[in-house]
Amino acid sequence: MPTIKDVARKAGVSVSTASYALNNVPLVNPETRKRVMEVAESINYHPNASARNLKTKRTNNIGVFVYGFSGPVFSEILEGINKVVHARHMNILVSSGKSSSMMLKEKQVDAAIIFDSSFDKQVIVQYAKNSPVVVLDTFLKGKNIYPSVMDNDLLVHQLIRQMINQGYQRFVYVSGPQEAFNNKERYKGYLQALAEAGLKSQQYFQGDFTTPSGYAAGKQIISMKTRPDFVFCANDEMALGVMEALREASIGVPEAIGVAGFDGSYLNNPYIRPSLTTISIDHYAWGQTAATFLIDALQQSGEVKGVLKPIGKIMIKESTQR
Amino acid sequence: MPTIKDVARKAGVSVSTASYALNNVPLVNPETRKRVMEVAESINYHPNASARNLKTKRTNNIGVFVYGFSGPVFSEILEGINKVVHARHMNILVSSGKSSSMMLKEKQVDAAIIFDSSFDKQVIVQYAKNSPVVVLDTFLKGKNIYPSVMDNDLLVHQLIRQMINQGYQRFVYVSGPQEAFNNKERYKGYLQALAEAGLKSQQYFQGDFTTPSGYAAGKQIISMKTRPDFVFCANDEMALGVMEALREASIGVPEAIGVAGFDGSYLNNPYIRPSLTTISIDHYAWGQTAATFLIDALQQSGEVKGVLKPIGKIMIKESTQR
DNA sequence: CTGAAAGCGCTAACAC
DNA sequence: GTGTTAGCGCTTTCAG
Repeated sequence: MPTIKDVARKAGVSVSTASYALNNVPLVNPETRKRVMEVAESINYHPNASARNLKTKRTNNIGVFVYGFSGPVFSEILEGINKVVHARHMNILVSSGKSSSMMLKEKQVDAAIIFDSSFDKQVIVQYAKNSPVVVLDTFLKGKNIYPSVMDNDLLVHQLIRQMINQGYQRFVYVSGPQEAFNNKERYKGYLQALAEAGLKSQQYFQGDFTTPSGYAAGKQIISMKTRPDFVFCANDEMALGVMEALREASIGVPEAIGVAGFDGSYLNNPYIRPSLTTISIDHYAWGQTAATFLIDALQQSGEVKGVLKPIGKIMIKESTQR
Repeated sequence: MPTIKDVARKAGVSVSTASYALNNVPLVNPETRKRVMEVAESINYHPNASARNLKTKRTNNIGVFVYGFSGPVFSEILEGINKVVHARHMNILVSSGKSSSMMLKEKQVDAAIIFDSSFDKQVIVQYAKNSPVVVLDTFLKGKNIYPSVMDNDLLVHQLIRQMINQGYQRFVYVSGPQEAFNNKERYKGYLQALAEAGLKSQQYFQGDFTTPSGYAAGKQIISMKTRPDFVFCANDEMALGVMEALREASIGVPEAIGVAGFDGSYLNNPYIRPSLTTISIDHYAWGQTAATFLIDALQQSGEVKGVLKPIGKIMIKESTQR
């Protein structure tokens, strides 16, 4: 691997001049620069990132740490982040699991977006002492920490109230992972809306945000002595599972039971029938907002303006037509 | 940020001893090590990755470079890779777009898995002079380059032949991006199977592997003067779009038209009706295989055994019952 | 405009 | 077992 020394030698200049030329520092003579560039090109020179990062104390990398790589929500957010990060001439670096903590601690990234409620809070707080962090869908306080949280409870609250007004009365909840922040908030909104109407939740089914877990919940719902007339699912994937279980049992949706989800993942997917009532989040925009905010924070390294909250919109579809 | 010097000073030892202790080099006195570790812990010391990488010329990072972050195929492969990489105590680092090339050139990763047929081949070949690279679903020759390609053409060939035997006669093809390697191979297999049976492809519809593009193709198919009785789609997502378009026009699948896809992405998703005939690839296993192979190559830095080809399996489902 | 040289934080000979 | 030290490849003062 050629180093900057090789470039300097072959171009007949010192390393510092080579460095200036390579980095487009204006004070170098255009002819010299040209020569250096040509040599670099010819020997296929590329700066060593580790050396540069060590010296400059910056990596130009934005870390994105996620819980897993599956699901439409994750994909859309990531695409949004990716777009902005590239436009700002930085690199995106996605990781998952415990490598993520390592990368933060060892400073492989200049700033981070964390979308993983299981991520060690201590590590985040520590890292954020020196670098900005945007935390998606988790509340966390601290210097340089910017949580971006949607109104989970409020949105669910509104949806449920609307459903009550439509005449639904016997509600059950299909839950995401118990610890998940957004799941807890959604459950809270659900319970509160019912309470305000003098209703009680008939049952709580434990799921994990996947379609199969929704399907399993659906099976249980079918076997209930008194079936509910409305199933609220903490996300859309589980709602699909529930609907499938009901279909197999020939229980009509929405005639017999209304079903709703959260996220809006399938709004554009016409093959979902009946179309699913949901709370739609523009995840792509969310990713863009988060990344823009983060990079602004990094570059101004001071106060950042703008609100970071993703907007949710209730979308009433066929699955709750009553 | 504390450095190893700080640790050494506070522990009353030299930096080399501190380094040995922190890296579990056996020849250091257990008591000394303990003291060093405690100091490190107490001041929240973490080694600087850039410095370590610069010195050791290794990063412990496996790069995974993808075309985009969307879709089930991508997710599953990534989960498979992630599992193996973690088990082998390395870090996974996913990136997309032109950052990817940069990361390769600047040596931010020790080895790479590339799943992006638009990736600059030159860059790969250059990088692979010193580090192993596994290329998914693209043929590429060169030192240290290990392509992992499924039998796209053969599998499609078999499926189409089977469909011909079932009595289908008027075939159309819904294509992925024209340049995509796997798409081209699949088309080749499709054409050949038809040719061998003395049949001709009635039409070729340009798509891009997304459901909406399949839907658009479906609309066109409906308006054909002589409709096909079989639609082969280069992947499952497009097949869903086609089926939806047909459903909206009340054209029965499989009664009037058979539909098949590729990937097996929806085999476990019961809400797809009719269930889709497809060529199933175990992407999770594929990711695992690729990662295992790559890390072996990296560590033995020599010959690596084992076959790297993902296995495909034809799955006849409801969408082609004739 | 260009060069000499210090030093980022770490590892690994080598010497004791 | 532990300490001294060179040096990884680069940027950036500081001199000239």
